[in-house]
Amino acid sequence: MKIVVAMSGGVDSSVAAALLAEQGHEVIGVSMQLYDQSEGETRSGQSFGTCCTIDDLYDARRVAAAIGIPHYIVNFESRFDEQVVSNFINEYSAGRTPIPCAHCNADLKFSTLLERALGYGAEALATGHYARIEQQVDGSYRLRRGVDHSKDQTYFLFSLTQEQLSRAAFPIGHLDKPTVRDHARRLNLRVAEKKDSQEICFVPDGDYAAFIERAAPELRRPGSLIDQGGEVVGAHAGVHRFTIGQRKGLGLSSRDPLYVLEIKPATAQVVVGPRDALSRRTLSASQVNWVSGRPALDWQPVTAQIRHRHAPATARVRAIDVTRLELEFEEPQSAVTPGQAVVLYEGDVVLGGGWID
RNA sequence: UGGGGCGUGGCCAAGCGGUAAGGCGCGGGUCUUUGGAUCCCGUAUUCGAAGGUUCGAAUCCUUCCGCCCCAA
Repeated sequence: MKIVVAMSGGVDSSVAAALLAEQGHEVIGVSMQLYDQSEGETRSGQSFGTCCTIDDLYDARRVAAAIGIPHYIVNFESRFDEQVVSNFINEYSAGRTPIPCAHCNADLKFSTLLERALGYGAEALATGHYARIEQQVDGSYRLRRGVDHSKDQTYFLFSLTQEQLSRAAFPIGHLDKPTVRDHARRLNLRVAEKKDSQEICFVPDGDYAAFIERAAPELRRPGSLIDQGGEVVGAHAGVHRFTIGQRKGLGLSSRDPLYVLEIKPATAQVVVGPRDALSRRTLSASQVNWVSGRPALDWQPVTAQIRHRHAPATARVRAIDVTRLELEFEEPQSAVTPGQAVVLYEGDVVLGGGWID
């Protein structure tokens, strides 16, 4: 079939494209240009970001050429800015901690890019995610963790709907990372040894606070660090520099390490305290997506993750209404963070998830 | 200037004659398609200053400097 592959220039999506081509599909490689490259070019030789830098687009192009498929670059700069970057900044300014990757998947790849792919006459959009889609006997789709649990990326895909899943494909979801690299070597792909990507792709040097301050100078609002009793114990340069559970960067010394417990954007206060004060047994989430389309039963047992790479914790959920849920962990979890996602699983099947309030 | 206490790395703090623990912070690394955490490594040739005693002192003595508390 005719299928579009989102190529980031990394190993995973390159192998995804190559495997589909090998299987005889009519494959079209597409790369998204997400932000202005000029800034990156000036930083001589420094390779930053995980995808979509000039170098990555070039890698994608070369890989496409090597496996003999057409390759297009789509300019999604403004779209990316509206859907991902602005959300990123708004969340931080509200004292929350965003997940740009999840928004990028939901609001860009599997929306705008998917539409574009269909426009090309393709039946589906494939990506290099470590995740699996399975069609059930009744025709519905299930989203499952990638076989390689250590690389599983379903946490970032919890908001996919039946409609989106019906048009998505994850060609490497049934492989583990070493095998993917083996394929890359076998196919002589130039990116075979390219290192795994991480960090926020649009933040050049990993200094996301500086990025935010550049984009929104007004967020540079000094404030106080206070303890649980309300006593001022220090000062900070802006609430966007903090996230719940953060330890480094407080600049405070005490007998035991201090962690960020709460962020109060209205008063620019950041509450700090001991690690054990981070434990929470319950949470609620909004903008919930139930992959199957059907909300959980009342207090349905699940395992839940409150961050990528968080060991799934057993819990019970119940839908409060169509878009919200509440959840209770069997054991208290540390640093439940507003803005992060809670993703619910039954085994390795994604039931759904939402954004933590 | 009567009495008492104290000055050890950015902060806190062991050590009390044998050649500078530890914690916090900070820096680096690991991990990771978010942020954060965890884990690992690093972080005082020097102990307020100057002399002296000693084979040897941050540890003993002297003086000076600077803090703090009580009494006035």
